[in-house]
Amino acid sequence: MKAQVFDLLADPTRRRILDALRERDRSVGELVDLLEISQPAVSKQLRILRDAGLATVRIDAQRRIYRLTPARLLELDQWLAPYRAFWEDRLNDMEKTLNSMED
Amino acid sequence: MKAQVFDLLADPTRRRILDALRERDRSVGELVDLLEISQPAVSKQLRILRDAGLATVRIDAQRRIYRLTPARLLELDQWLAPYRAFWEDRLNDMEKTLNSMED
DNA sequence: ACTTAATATAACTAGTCAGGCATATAGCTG
DNA sequence: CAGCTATATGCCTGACTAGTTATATTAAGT
Repeated sequence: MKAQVFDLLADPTRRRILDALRERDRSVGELVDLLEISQPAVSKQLRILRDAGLATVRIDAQRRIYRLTPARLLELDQWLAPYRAFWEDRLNDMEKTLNSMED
Repeated sequence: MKAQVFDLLADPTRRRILDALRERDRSVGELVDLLEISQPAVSKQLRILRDAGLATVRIDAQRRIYRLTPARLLELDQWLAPYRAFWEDRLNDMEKTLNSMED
């Protein structure tokens, strides 16, 4: 049901959808025009994003308007944090090495 | 050859390997003990990480010691940046709404 | 109610991929 | 070099998944 955020982002189509929704809310039809795949394929990915909590729908006549809900992307940010620390340490080490070489 | 960073992170085994390498450099054997899968399976994932530029090997007798090279994780960080902007806007909007409700 | 528009679901299929086992390769030790 | 240790590669299989077509559903307009 609630997939890992990593799995969600692994698919390029889903990433394109997220990118599009970041700009503004979009109907399914708009997304179909944008991506070049069938309408059912788009609806399927939208369902996955919805189930995962990355998007919400609102109804506008026959249209369904999708909106990005980025909360779960915080998980990515959190996962990344210790790696960020890691690579900053690496840079500091290199700096130190350079400085000691100057002596 | 050089896979998308998203695809690399989609696999839980690879994430566990990265986590382990973040702590310290590790031989293949250590990783095999840690994860509970066969040695060939571990070697396979290590090859993928190596090819993707997320790890490097150095030789120590028969052992191969793997080290994390986190540079490519910056790609994630960069991908995430506009979404970060997006969700911060969202939070600001909510704040404004709350403030106006106080009036 | 009947028709058209917009979207969702179902069933199927082709491609991908992680893991298992067997085997090859590389490096040490006696 | 024989035998042992550590790792890599090849081949196979089962599981998963994104897309396709066909069909169902939902909502509007006439």
